Amino acid sequence: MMVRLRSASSACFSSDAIFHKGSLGFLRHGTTALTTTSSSCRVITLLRLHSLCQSSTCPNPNHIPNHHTELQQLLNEKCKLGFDKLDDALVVFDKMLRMKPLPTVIHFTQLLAALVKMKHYSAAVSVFSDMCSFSISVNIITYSIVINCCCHLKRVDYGFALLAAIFKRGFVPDVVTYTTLVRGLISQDKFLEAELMFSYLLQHNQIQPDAAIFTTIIDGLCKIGNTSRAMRLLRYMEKKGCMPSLVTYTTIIDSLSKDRLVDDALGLLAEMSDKGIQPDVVTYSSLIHGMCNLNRWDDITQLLKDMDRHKISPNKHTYSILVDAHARDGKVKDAEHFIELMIQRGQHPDVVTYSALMDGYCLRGELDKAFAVLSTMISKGIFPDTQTYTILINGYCKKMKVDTAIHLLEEMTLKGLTPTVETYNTILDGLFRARRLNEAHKFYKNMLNQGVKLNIVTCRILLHGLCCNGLAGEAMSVFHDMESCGLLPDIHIYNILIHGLFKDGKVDEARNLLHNVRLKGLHPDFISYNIMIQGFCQEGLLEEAYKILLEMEENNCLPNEVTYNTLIRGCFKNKKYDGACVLVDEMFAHGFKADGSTTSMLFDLLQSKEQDPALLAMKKKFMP
DNA sequence: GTAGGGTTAG
Repeated sequence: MMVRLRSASSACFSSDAIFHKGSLGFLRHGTTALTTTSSSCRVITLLRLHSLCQSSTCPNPNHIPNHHTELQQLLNEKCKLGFDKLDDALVVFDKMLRMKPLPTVIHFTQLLAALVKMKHYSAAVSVFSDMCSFSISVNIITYSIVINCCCHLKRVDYGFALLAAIFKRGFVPDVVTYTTLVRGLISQDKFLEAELMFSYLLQHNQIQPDAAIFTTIIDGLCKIGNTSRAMRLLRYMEKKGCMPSLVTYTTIIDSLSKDRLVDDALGLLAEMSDKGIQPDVVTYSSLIHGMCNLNRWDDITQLLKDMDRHKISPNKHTYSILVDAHARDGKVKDAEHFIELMIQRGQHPDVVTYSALMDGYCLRGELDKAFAVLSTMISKGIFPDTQTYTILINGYCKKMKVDTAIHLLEEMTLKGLTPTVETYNTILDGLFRARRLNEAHKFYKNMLNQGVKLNIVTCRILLHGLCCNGLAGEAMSVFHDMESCGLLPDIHIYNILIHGLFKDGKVDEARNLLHNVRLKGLHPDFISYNIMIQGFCQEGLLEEAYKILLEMEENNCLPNEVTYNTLIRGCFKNKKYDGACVLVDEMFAHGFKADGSTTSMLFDLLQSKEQDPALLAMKKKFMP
């Protein structure tokens, strides 16, 4: 029955190639003992050693079943809840291998399911690999579980290799197997491939699509930012007689909420309720999250009341969303209150909850309190992660305390946390803001040496840092280097450079760059236009500033409050009071207001003794 | 009868 995978000849598409010829790289992350495995027997030995070395206490004897019935009972429970420790699961596996007769494929598969529940994906793959070497028969469910593990380990390619093995052995993949692979592709940002695969399967009647596979594609559409297509697919599945589930609705509600379309999300909530599908804590958490982003506090209160009425308790996620929203809005006391409340209600705050609170203190510049949150976390046995440190590092950088930030970077590294490009970017930005140019330069070089994968934000920080320090010329040469390295600059990058060039009085170069933006097929945004207007006003080139205003209107990029204020201040500065009057009227007509600096300039002018007729006319207008 | 896939937070 069992075909030994070892004998498979087509190396690149066989499980053999995956598990026995040294492609075990991805297994190393989870199970540290499995580093140089070359044969399955060694895996088992190492697993045993691993469990002996790792457990400080002996595994609970209750977890080591002696009979099949005992095993069955244990696995029925563990496949749903997971084992307490990885070692407990491995000891059970070891025991199972020595039972006579061997437990059935169902039991082994339940053990794999338990490992998945515990998120020990690489351990599950090793166990599967050992099952194969011990000639334990596996079936399509076992394969689907292992494919799922590969996908979680970001090795969807191995997932497909297993699909090939499934075909080779004459098994028939089902809709679950395919859903797993489709999800794997999506999680690797390969939505197009996922969609192609899905439509192929439909066209060739390979699967009877169910709500889960539709939801997976809908989720993919949402993740690429195409919520409207997701919505259309929801309608399509209904038309095809496949009833959308709670998860389908929740996926779209979440995406609409993220797109700030919370009212549409509420509409969908009403629709699902009408159809008898009751929302759950995830649905409500998504909606609350959307409302938080819009500071619609009354709606949040209403949603919490609705949850209470429907006997749906907020969970860790819901509370973390609330803590984050309040903290970001500066309401750290309310954030603290929610943490107390969740503890009272038996929901334990975790690293995400505390990091959100810490971020709130950082935003208020209360670094001592932010640091105290770090201590609280640690005292509660919650370990700060890379993101926690990055938030704190950002807090110190914004306060110009770059040395402390660098110290924290070292501390996190010592704790075995790997800083991300975001962490490095934060410090690079901090050094530039503190005008420590030489160190910024060194730090950047260090990032390159360390092999940090730079992103577009790094480029923005670098160019912004140079421009802000009067080095627009150098920024331009760095920019040209980046372009020749194949980096595709976005409008944000151009805005930074145009601003920098104006700041250094390089008006022609700024004009040229805006011209390049258009040549590249990029569209100048509000910020580009506002920068140009500000630049021309500064140089006394009011005519050109006006031209930009017209161009904005032509390009359907309607001037906003900042545009008008900038232009009005430009008029004031250049004593074009009649022009200013026209613009002020126009601005009010659009419902915009004069901002702080415009108002104070206007106030100064009204106080002045200047006798310009246009200024006198303007005075009359504002002080009749 | 007993095992697998789809949704949420910094």
